[in-house]
Amino acid sequence: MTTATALSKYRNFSEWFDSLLLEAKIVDDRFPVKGFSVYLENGAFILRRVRQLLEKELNDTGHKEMIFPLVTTDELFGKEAAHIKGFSTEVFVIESAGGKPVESKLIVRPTSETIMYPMFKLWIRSHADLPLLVHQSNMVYRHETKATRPLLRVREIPWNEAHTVHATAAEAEQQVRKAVEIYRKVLDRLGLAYLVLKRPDFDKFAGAKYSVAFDAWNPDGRVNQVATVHNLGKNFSKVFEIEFETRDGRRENPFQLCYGFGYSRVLAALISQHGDDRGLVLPSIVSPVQVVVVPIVFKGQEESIINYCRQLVERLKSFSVKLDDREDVTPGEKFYYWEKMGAPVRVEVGPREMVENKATVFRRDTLEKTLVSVDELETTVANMLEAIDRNLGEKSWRVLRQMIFDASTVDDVKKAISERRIARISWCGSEECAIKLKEEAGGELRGTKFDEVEVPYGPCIVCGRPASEVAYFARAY
RNA sequence: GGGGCCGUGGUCUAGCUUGGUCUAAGACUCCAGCCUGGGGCGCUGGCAAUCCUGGGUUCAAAUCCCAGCGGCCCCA
Repeated sequence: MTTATALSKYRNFSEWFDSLLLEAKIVDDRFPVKGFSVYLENGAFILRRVRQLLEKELNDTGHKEMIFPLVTTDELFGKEAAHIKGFSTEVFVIESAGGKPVESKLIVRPTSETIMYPMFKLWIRSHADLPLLVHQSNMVYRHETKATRPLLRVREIPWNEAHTVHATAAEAEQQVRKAVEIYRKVLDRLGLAYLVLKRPDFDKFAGAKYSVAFDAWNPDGRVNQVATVHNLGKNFSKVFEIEFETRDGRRENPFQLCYGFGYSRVLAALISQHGDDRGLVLPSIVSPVQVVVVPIVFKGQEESIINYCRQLVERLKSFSVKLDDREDVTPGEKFYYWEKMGAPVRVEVGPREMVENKATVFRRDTLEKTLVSVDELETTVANMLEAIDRNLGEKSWRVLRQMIFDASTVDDVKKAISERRIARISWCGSEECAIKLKEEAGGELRGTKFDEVEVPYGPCIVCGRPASEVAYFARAY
């Protein structure tokens, strides 16, 4: 049988990823509806931890958590022209109920602008009601026409969407920076590496003025869009007739933002960026088990070893610790098992450690073992968890930097894409060149760095005219 | 959107070209037990498949044909 641990994440990403999902109890994709999958215990656990991290940041920065309905109406959905155009091909529609056609069709949310904004219209009356910051974690539904992939391209999408309303354009602009900072903080805490890119104008969110996106790297060279921030300007407030009274008594449409953070794609990034050929490698903050204690028992002294382990577990109770005292499984098999599950730290204890009052500590990311005395155990583990988290982040950013290839010609880009890398190019900014490049090299123009100014190092690599920007080009999920 | 490949116990695969010997084979997993125990050990026995679904061809279909559903790959 081909197990994830027999596959290489860089050479066989798809197979490695898919088999690990099931073996490490992340998701079971065998549910018979395309694009809908079951989140198993570890997947659900990690999703919840990621969600907690994000929601804390949102709540701490003044966002109010609310719960909005799953459906909207045809009429509301159709209000913003670009928005409906962008989503109409992939919405689920409820057309019957109780065996009869419904009197008016219901649109299942592909995102909640058209559900929230009619309410914003009711809630907002004066400048004193602004800014309004709302968020909710939910599932949204998009009938993907492309091939679905577990976690990465699904039709039922677990995410958090935040929506904000502001009195001035400047304040809205400020909020874009704040949202980027919030997402950055959460992704950094998870040790993930990503590019923050301003999407080209032809690839912005349906109904936005402009869009900023977080593209995380993937071992197969594709980028994984884990989060987006959209500045909507007044596009939606005008059509949803959201108005507020200014201090001097005028009535104006406010400025709006929406931003989303994809939990399942972040989970995918955690698995694929940190994982190795033995299985998951999890940052301590999302790991269901942070420390696993494996007793190495010999016939006749089972009880004393297990008792010794229980003492160690007691010392480690400030962590999420698990004693694997299964009797019919050999220690070696337990080692492989917990490595696959991504437990950051393992404590091995047999007669050798017991007589010396020590314990062997193993760290998942570097596979190193250290022998420590019981007194130092708790501190050692605490330091090790910290070191692992730091190392995962550093490693991940190193990979991303190596993945980026400075391309000076279209052939360079072609080469980069075929080598599963991300190309960095000088670009004139025109859509024609982006399309031409896509046709010739096979990836997509993902955008330009949002948070730093990069100076083109030559003319546009496609048309040869002066370049105004440095853009990133890659295949995408 | 276009093209190609595929669907056999929980998993992976053989069988399909040339229909009958398939009452569907093997490995892994799982269950019962024994043995073992510092990296997946071994042994004995057992459970488990309307051969994706529906229709067609035929004396006879896992095998051939059509449609649907599901999955994978390449191109746009």
